[in-house]
Amino acid sequence: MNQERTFHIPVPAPFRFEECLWFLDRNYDDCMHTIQDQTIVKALQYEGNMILIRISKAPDGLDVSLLEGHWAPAMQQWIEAYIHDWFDLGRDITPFYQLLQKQKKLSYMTDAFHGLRLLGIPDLFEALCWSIIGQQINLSFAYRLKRRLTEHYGQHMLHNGVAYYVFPEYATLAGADISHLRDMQFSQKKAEYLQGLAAVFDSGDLSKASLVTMGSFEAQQQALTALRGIGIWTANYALMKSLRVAEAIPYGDVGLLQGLVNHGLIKDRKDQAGIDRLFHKFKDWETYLVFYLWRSLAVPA
DNA sequence: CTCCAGGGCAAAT
DNA sequence: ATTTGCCATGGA
Repeated sequence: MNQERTFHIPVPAPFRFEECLWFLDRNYDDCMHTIQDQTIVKALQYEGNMILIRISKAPDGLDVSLLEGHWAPAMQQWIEAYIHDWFDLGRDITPFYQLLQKQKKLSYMTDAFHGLRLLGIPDLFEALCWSIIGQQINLSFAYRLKRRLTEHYGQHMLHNGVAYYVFPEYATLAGADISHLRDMQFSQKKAEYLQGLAAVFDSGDLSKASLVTMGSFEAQQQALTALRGIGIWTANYALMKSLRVAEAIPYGDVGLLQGLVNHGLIKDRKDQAGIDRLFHKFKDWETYLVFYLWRSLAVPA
């Protein structure tokens, strides 16, 4: 083992480590990170090599330690950029809180969920795969499917005898056997969607960079929904989590609808006009509202 | 047993 | 143009 390196990342207020930790540790068996003693342990790929980091709460920010992997001069900056993206640290969310304060039924959130950041999925391929996996099935089963996929096709590194994985690369999944995915209990359709998506990434026809270049939300959404297995919900979920497009509302999301009904914000799940009216008031902060409504589902009614 | 989960697609009205 | 059946599994 190499010498452990630690560095500090400052965070902008409002930020609360425990609220972010809630999202990352919701009783689901997520194989993309582990929570140990109120710290986050996650494997990453830096220039093709596996590294393992630990993120913990520190005064005025976060402390990040390199647990495994060879330290490189530019690595700290790279990790810092990754965490900035993941935790959405480059954003001033006080305008969102001002909008929440204007809504009688939502104003409690600025205290109750104070400092919660929209936790993202920086890698677009992973975000899309995850949103396809999560279609229509309960989350615990979805996490189980993701774990099987990752533990078979993803790279890992050992730390104290425990394996830590990164999500499979598209080049690997492009060559995956449909029948093998079926054995992992993916439906025939989802197996085809995942492999097809991996092939599109592998061909170079789609990348996060190319999508960013498109600029307009409509063009990005159109490019994604043109692919098999990606509808409005999946496209917007990925744009929300990876490209952080504020207006990429995952329409039809059952959790979102439940949150809206719970707060008495819409008459019923088909009240599209009510949904549009509410989100219009949260211009530029639509997906933050979605995320906070998801957060509210974990609070006993 | 039935219903439905962080939907999407294709076939049938 | 809009609705319906289907997928896969498991928890409620």
